[in-house]
Amino acid sequence: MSTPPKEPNTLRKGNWKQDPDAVKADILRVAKEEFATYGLSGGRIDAIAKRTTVSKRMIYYYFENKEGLYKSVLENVYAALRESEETLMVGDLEPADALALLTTATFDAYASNPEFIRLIAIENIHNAEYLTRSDVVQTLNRAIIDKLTDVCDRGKAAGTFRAHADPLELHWTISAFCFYNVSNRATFSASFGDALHCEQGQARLRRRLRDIVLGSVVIGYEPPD
Amino acid sequence: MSTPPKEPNTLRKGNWKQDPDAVKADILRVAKEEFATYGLSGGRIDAIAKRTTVSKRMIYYYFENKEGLYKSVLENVYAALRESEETLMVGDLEPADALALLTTATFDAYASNPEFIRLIAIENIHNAEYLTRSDVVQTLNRAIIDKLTDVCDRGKAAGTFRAHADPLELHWTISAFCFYNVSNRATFSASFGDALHCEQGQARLRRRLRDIVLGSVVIGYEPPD
DNA sequence: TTCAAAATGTACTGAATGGTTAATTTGTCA
DNA sequence: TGACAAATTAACCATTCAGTACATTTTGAA
Repeated sequence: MSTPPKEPNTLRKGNWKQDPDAVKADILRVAKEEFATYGLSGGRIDAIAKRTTVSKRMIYYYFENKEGLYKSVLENVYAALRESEETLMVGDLEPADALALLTTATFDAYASNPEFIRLIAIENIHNAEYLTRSDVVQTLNRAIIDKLTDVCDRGKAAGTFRAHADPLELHWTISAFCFYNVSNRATFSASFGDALHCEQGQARLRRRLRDIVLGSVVIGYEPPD
Repeated sequence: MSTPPKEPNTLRKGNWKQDPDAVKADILRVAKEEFATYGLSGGRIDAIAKRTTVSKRMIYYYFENKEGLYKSVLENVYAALRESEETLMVGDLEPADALALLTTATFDAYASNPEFIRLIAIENIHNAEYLTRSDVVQTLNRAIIDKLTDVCDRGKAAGTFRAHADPLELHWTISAFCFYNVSNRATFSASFGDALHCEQGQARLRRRLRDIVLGSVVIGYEPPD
């Protein structure tokens, strides 16, 4: 999240140290901002290069072309989010508590990663053609489904979850609300005001989402007001 | 929905009839497809012109520039959807039934208007800057909120709705679910398969949405399985 | 030291593309 | 019918921008 301290963007003429990894990371960092802001067709290679410590040539050296760079950015943010999900330990919580935690954690994770949301939205405009062609991403989605499967199984075994509770459907539901909350903030606010996007409104939506999710699978769930 | 029968795209050299309205409508129709497919920066004026019966110059004649055209497209689809919502008569249904109808109708409307969804998604990438500057759109959103307000009021009066039932929050919830269902279909399917987007899956999500919405406001709601 | 490979910079190009100029056709009405 | 406005076309222009050719510097190993 926090941008690493960087040498100032003086074009290093004459004497510089080779540092491929730092260069690649720097390019990716800037490219992520650019593509998240302007999209794939709207993002400018020259603009990215200018905000980098290195020259435009390096983008092509390391990423081949614009689409290659975009694809790398996509894999990058995707992996970062999934890894953050990975760290959530819900194994020893009661099923309902575990589900509540997964839900609110997703809400928070999406809300604090608008660039990720924007990039996924952009990728959907492109019919996910780059995501589909990426073998990296395919493997990253097991984790969240596995967690929800475990929670559902335990909940059903304990008799507290309804029989129809389904991990994929749950993930879809949670993701839908959390995603929309960020992705459509601009148009929703423009149309209806920002009552739901001010701090208070977000807290309300967060609780409401938790109640909706738990209410849909936990037998006899009552919101803790 | 169905594209009106059009004269073939022969460039009309020599003898043509003046028909400004038809020309404008034709341009808008093509531009809508183009922008929905490629976005604002990705959409090509030349490509639009080529699929039109008229010459590129006409786009600038009637819409000033690319952004003007985009904005007109946006207003156009927005108005169309809101008008279709307008025709929904729910005034004389029981509150719960009315809410169920509004919910499933929205699900269907979004699902059958992917171009609208894509354009809104694109507009969100642009932080709704064109929507914000459009005075047309502002007035179009009263209707749906008014309807939900009426339903909520009647439900609470009848004692069947919970006290916290809130029109704006309801609209947000319904919209989130229905929007995500279309907007993120590509990436979700790429990640998790299309179990939820095949015909059966969509029917399941549709019922699930209805149950979630009703369950969150109707006291003692039980899904009619 | 030398030398090849890796890493980086500079300057350029060609195609794509948004937008314009200037002329032509069509409609209208005095 | 003729003149003027509205609608429309074809050809052109200027710029932006992804991508490249080629030169230069750094590094590490022999």
